[in-house]
Amino acid sequence: MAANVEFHPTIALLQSSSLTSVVQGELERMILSGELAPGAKLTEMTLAARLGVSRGPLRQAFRMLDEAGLVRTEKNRGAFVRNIPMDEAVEIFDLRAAMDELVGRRLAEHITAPQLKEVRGLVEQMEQVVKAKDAGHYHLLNLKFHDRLVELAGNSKLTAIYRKLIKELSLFRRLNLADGGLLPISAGEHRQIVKTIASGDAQAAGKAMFDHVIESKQRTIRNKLRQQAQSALPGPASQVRIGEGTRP
Amino acid sequence: MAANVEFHPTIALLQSSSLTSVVQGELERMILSGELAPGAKLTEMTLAARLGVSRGPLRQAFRMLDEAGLVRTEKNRGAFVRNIPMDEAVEIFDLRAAMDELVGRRLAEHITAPQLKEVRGLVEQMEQVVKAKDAGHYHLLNLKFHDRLVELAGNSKLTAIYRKLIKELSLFRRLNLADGGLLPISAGEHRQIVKTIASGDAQAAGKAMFDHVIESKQRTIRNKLRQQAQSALPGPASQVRIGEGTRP
DNA sequence: TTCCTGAAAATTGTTGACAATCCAAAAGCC
DNA sequence: GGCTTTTGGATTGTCAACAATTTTCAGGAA
Repeated sequence: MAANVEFHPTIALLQSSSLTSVVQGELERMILSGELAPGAKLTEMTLAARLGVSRGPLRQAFRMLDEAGLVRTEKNRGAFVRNIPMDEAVEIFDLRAAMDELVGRRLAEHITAPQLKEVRGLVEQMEQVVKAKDAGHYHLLNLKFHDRLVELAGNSKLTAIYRKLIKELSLFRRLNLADGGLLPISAGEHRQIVKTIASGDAQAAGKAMFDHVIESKQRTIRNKLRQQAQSALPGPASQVRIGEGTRP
Repeated sequence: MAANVEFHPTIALLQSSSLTSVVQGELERMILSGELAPGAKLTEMTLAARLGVSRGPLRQAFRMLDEAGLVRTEKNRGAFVRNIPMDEAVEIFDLRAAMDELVGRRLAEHITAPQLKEVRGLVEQMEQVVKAKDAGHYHLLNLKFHDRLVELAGNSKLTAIYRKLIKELSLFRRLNLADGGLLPISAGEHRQIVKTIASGDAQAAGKAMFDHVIESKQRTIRNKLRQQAQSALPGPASQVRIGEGTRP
């Protein structure tokens, strides 16, 4: 057997994934990091040169990202980083709420002691960060907390779709880092969620998670509206959004 | 403006969708209809010749279908119609249950009189078909009933993901047409669902839909297990599944 | 100036060709 | 005979060239 073959990471990578996969991952990273902003045009030649590949693999990656909801392709016009409108963000939040409700129920029924301990650790970390008023760090921990809960629910399909939705949401205009004043509220809800999960009451845990996501939705929407109003006042020239093609 | 241009269907189709989109749709149709069975290998040259296109668009379609979960691609080995294992089917059912629960709640709160009438019409159609013991027709109506309910819930993201899940589920071993004896039970649950929706009780409607999907899951699983046991007895040579590559 | 017209440039859609990899059957070895 | 090795064919991965479409921009008329 071939059991004594040494595994070098880069070699393993090149053997498992084709150029398309690498390009797909790299584009995804660039989009989620904001390096490629929503609405930006993805010109094939430019990106191909930048990534050092030909247009073939790039076009395949575009199609995958289109199906994943991160990119929008128009015939004969090319690919653009998708811009999630408010309506769709609301829909995603509502859907997430239902999924997280399922997560809460499942965890209340099946979570183990060490897992509970781990989750409590995350909550405590967040409470530390709240005291330091580090909104950026809080945002990362918040993502990790929810991602871990979903993962612990033990439904891999649910986890996969949940992560897709989170990625799409991150395109919703710079995922408004909630302003400092709201952090303690969010953190308190997290503690409450873990408490109900630990209690074993499936219905209560589900409701706690559902409500948390809905309130998170409302906080985000409010933030966004305020943000838009703010950027609409200063100059009267910013009424038309750039980077979005006009369609008849 | 170009408002006086006559719209010919095929012309409009060719203008809106590229070859990749057409190929993607055609492959999807072939897969969902069973013309391309789960586990079947999708050889590029063969399909390209059959569809009258070159390998480029085909490969892009493969990537889209991979991301959509209908196809699995392995580096240097090609693309295969995906074979949904039992575990994953269970996960999809559970996820669907949570989504349908949301649908039930929403409908109980927002459904209109004409929509309710339409849905009642579908239930009555199904009850007619149950009397005729036409399991195939019932299956189609069942799909339409649930699809319409999701659509009426008014969350387009939810609708899109729901439909993706249904497509994946249809790859789960010939979506066992429930045997005739179970049809009346399913139909009765449908009537109950519509009743709770009409009552306006969001919690009850959600629970009715959730429970219905869970029971549908259990019926499907039982059916599948019986089916497997049945096909395992006759000949001792059918223990290894064909069409699934062995992986180390 | 503003609007239309039309040709040039840039970009995307598609194809065919070449290189790399995998698979299966034949040959060689114990 | 049974097992490894080799070799030929088939298939996929990548690329570069050609065709079709869109976009841009200069020129001219109202």
